[in-house]
Amino acid sequence: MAEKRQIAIVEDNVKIRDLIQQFMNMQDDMECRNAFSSVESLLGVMREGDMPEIVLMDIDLEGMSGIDGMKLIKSKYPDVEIIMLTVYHDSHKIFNSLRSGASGYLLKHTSLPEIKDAIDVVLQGGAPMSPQIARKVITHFSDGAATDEEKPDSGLTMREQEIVVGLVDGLSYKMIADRMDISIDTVRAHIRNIYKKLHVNSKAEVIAKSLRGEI
Amino acid sequence: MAEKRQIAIVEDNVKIRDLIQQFMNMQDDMECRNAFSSVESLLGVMREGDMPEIVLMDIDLEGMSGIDGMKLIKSKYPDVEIIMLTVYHDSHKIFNSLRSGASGYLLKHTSLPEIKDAIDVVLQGGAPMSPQIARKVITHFSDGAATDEEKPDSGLTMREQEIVVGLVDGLSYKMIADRMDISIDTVRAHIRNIYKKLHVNSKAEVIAKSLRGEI
DNA sequence: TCAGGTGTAGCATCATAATGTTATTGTGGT
DNA sequence: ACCACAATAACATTATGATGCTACACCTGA
Repeated sequence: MAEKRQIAIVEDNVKIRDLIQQFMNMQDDMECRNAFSSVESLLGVMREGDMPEIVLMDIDLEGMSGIDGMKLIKSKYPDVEIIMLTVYHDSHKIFNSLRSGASGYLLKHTSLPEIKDAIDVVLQGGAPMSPQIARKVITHFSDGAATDEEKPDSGLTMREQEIVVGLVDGLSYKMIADRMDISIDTVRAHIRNIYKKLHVNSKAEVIAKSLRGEI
Repeated sequence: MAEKRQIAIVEDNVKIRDLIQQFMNMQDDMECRNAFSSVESLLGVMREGDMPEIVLMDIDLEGMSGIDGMKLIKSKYPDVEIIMLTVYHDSHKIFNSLRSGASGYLLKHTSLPEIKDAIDVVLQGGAPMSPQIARKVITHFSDGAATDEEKPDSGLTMREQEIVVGLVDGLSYKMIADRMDISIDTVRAHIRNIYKKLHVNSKAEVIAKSLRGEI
């Protein structure tokens, strides 16, 4: 028991953060020296040789989101285990987290002892998941098999899809117009329709959606 | 509590089967009238109006396998929840089960009370999973998207990478500035540097590069 | 035949992005 | 001590994008 497991917390609600930190420090096998309200702050103190083994990460943070933060931390320090802590049931957030390398995903109503259990589970090589989350994950699996290679099909027409390809290629309206041999105003018109159908309002979002396979 | 939840069991080890059945029948909110050693036997008694809500299904059965059995039951009665019960850690069996519609996946060392908990979880819309199983599922997810494992490392600094994350999220300069709590002109400055380093000259190209893993 | 979607196009206007220039501060390396 | 560079910030200008409104030709299904 010479070495306690180092836990870090990123949570912008001070009461919750302090509560978890105090609880951690009451355990004789783990210790939480680093508790911050932002990913940026945590990254500021993380360096080789003094690395938390596990980070409890809130998703809904001011500044960088917990998901983006996790991606950053995972890319710099792949061995750090990250458990997402959130109030959201939102599927997209869940899959985004898991796909990006989260080691577990707990809903916030989870009790302190359950959080400790979750940490133990991660340290033993398991992955803690609230049952509701697990359900969504499984449903996701089932859907994948039921439709067998799903095609989101946002209802874009041929022409609109060609425009999207142009956007993904990083082209300007003018360049797309030239490539498709239509006027720039027609490109605008198509893009307006695409935005409506996809419920977005910038090139950036269209490109992101497309490259994520959501179109 | 007029209606007890109907549980069915398919398990070819008589001792285990009887044990689980007796335990179920000791609960005051659930009842197990149907316990068989094969999927075929269970299907023989399943009919509209007298349907178990949940089936505990062993994977390693004589005759039809538990996985095939589950597929069959799910195709005939999609509303029946099936929890797989097995000694196998084998990834292939796990994913096959989940993909085919299993509601949960428990390892056999699970204690009787834990099995009851698992059933409760399913009835509440969750999905029970042994932590080891959850870990495999998550690893599967990560493998799917994080296939690269390569960091091209375009020489972007931490701060610049954060900016890129913002761009990928479809944010405007203003939104990035707010999120990072810096001025919009600083965002511009960073983006100028990013463009130079990546040899691009639009948000669109940065987003595309990033999502293609070229950063 | 008529309504509705698609593809085309123009005009106008405001918002945002891209780029040039300059400057201060702090930090790490030589 | 000095240099390079990261991070911050301001100001200015031009380019591009986002969006509202209008219009017309073409098809297709009700």
